[in-house]
Amino acid sequence: MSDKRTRAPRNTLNPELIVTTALGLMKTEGVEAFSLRALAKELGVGPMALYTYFRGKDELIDAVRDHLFSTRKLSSAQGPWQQQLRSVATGLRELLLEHPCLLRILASRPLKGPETAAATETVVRALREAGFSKENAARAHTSLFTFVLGAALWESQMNAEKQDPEGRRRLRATMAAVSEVDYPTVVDLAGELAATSGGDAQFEFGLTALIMGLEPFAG
Amino acid sequence: MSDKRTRAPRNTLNPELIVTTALGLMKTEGVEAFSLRALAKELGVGPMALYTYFRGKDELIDAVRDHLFSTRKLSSAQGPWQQQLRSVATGLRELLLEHPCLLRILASRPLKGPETAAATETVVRALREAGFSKENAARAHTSLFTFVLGAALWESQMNAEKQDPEGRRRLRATMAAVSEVDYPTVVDLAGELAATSGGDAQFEFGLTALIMGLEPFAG
DNA sequence: CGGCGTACAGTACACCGTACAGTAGCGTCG
DNA sequence: CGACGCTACTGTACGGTGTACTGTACGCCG
Repeated sequence: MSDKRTRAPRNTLNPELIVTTALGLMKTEGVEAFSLRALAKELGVGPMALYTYFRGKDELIDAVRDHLFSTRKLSSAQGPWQQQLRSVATGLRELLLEHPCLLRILASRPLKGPETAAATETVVRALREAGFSKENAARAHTSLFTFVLGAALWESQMNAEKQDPEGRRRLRATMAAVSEVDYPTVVDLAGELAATSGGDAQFEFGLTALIMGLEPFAG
Repeated sequence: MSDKRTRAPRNTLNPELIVTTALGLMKTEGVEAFSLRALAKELGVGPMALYTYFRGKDELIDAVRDHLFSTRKLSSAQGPWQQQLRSVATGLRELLLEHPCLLRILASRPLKGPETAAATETVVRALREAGFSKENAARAHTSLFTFVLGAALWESQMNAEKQDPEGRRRLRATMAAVSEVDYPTVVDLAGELAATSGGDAQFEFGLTALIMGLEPFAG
């Protein structure tokens, strides 16, 4: 098109389109590589056009986070309280692993909005109905949430590291660098430690332990 | 440091000085604000001077991480295995909370080096001596580590948010935005949830639960 | 004392987020 | 139907980033 006298029509941009495009870009390029300029180019507009809908990059990223939380219902749980906790925790982990960028977002900024209120409600209500005191219910909820966050964060990083050959080489080098004299048990368990750095079974193990440890607090 | 005057550096620049200065800058300005140019200015040199000691920013940050891990001994634990796990976990949490930048570093890149081998050795040996199978010992270790990571990450973010008045306002606004009709339990526990978002007691609660949940796996 | 390797300085480039000012398409109204 | 104003967009610019490449002078060794 040699003549580009017309600029982009006025209607082509809206918050939802921006957010979903941003999300796509984050998935393909990685969160750290994501930039407003790249997003604008992808949308066929100038970088400043985005400022009509978001005050800046931070607000856009918050919107992406909220969007991701809104895509999955984490609160449909039933059965005994242990099973409800499992269900919510598993759902949250799946969401986080499916969208590593969400993990990075959560790790870099506090969770401001009430996006997770539904999940929190499910967990906390189950705990209260199981006889947990108010305080213990709150503590148990926070423990569960932070456990899932940490586990997913670690798992995601390990997955990323295992993907490219360079990362695999580095992992192997790390393992080889551990002195057998100083750390015999670590060396002995090297295989197990590497194997359990991620995966459903690892998560299930920790989740089960945590929930079992919560049981004495039920009334 | 009488290192035998082998070859005195041309000026007062060396890796250790760079790393500690970088760490100081991260603590005062925040990790995200940290830049090579600011570090160079602080050291009174040009930005490029740093490249004679580190290949780039990433390598420097890795060095900061390694330095931080080397400053604290996490492995001096004794007593029953539960207590040893508590000791290592508590030490790690303290280290992470004392240096929020370390938390951000861990959250943004995989743990490559064997810096934590000593802590891992302590945990894994205690578990093995308690009768854990190889696989379960590895799983328990990973669960413990990721729990501490997630808890410290969350706690650190909440602390940061609570520090400036703007953050406190946002937290209160978030709580107020939760619908009492949809999420009655959350609203009922609002005070407890806010109070338990961090602090030693919250961490102890989760840690105790996790370790108790691990006990059935002891032989 | 002369030469040389290297620890620094300087410049430059591509990219970033975003402040500010200008312009043109669209809805609205006379 | 024509004109106007709002506002969604564009363009330009500024100060910042990491870092590649090139230049320079210091301090050690022969």
